[in-house]
Amino acid sequence: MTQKNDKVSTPQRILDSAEALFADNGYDGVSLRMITKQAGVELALPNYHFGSKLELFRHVIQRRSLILNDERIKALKSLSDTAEIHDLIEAFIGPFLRRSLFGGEGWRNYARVIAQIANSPRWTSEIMSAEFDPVAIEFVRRVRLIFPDAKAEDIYWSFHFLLGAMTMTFAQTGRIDLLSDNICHGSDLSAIHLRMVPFLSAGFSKLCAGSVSRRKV
Amino acid sequence: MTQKNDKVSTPQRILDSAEALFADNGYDGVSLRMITKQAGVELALPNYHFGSKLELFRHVIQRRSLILNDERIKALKSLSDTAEIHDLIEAFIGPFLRRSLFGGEGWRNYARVIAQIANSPRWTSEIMSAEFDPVAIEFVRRVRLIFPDAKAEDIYWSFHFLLGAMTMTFAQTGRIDLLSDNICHGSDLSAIHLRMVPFLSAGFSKLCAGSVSRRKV
DNA sequence: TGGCTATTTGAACGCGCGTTCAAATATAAC
DNA sequence: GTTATATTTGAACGCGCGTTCAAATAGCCA
Repeated sequence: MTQKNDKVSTPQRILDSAEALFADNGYDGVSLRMITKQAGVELALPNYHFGSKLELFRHVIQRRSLILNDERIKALKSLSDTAEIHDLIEAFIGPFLRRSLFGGEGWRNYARVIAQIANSPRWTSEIMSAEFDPVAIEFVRRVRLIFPDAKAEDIYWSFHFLLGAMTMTFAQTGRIDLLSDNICHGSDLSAIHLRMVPFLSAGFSKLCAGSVSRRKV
Repeated sequence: MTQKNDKVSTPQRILDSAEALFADNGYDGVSLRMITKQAGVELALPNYHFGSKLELFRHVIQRRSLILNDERIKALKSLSDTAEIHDLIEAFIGPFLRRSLFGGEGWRNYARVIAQIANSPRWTSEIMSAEFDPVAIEFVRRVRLIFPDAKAEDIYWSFHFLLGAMTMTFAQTGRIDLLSDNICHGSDLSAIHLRMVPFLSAGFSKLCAGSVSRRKV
């Protein structure tokens, strides 16, 4: 139960608590009673300020996705015409990574919520596509400029693999800590940054610059 | 509500319905009443046969992970000493992909359940690590033989990116269908197979054969 | 066939859920 | 300071949840 801090408005306190709890337990694993208890507010207030539990959830997502997508679009737009795939991936992943790294607990929780809904068919169209497809489309457009001969399918699938690697990494489940016997730490975002961009760049180059589609399975 | 088929035992009918519903809605999004209604059995039967909802969930996972891990271990063990990273990744991903492709609706639903729990901190240790770490450790050991000079961290992180790309792809959320305007289909597993192994192989080679750790960020 | 165990049935238990509402209180405008 | 509006309070609503249990039935071996 968080200390009540009057510097923060009631809607914000509700959003913060909801975000943290959704990150740990998913949408259906959290009740309004858990959220209001943690936020130190009355049970009726989420419905008063947001209308329903579902709309509260949407506000939790939108609050940061608006900021994030704005930064991504700006990073993509500011790339020069000679940008390579490495720069493109950096522009897409970088803002998310930096926010998770320096943006405090809220951004870290947000990333973990995104990881869960990105892998759940329930939220695909109404949240994931609605929030993130515009910037994804811009990203794909830029990839096409770098690999003009690439097939559209190869680009889309590469992007899909990027999404999977990115979201699971940001989910911070602690799996890699367990698996590696604490050699690696899911919270070490600079170690991630160091590796994720080169890994994915190599994959894109292989698929979009090569002739994978003509290979034999 | 599925047609009651007496060829299939009650526990199996419960497992099948539970699997399908968990795939769509996650653990907390499904009730025993939904499961028993779909299975065409009485409400009390899941508790009679499995003890509790949680143990039913664990049975849903274990039923197929035992088969899958057995196939993976066999595929890894049968690799020659001259196997390349491409073969190794194929041995790890192949069994899962083939089951999803030819194994019917049950295996497809299972993959979607795995994708959700793999990205949820709640199930990390008690299910994901418990079920899948042994084969992951064997995979990592084989990667080390191929890239003897690679740092352990680079191998573990590469594996983590592989996991993310694989699980989200198998989650079949329909996101790529929407994004690509139906150029790509999440259910087209042969298109996936064609691309995922080369993409990930390139990433592994870049990270584990190169000198990424000494790069500047 | 008779007796024993395994399974199924149908109902009930207490509990926590999302939501609603009238009353109380705080806030802001004049 | 009064009035109008915005917010908070505390309680209640019906409903669906996981689980339990005694009674009924089915299956099986002597």
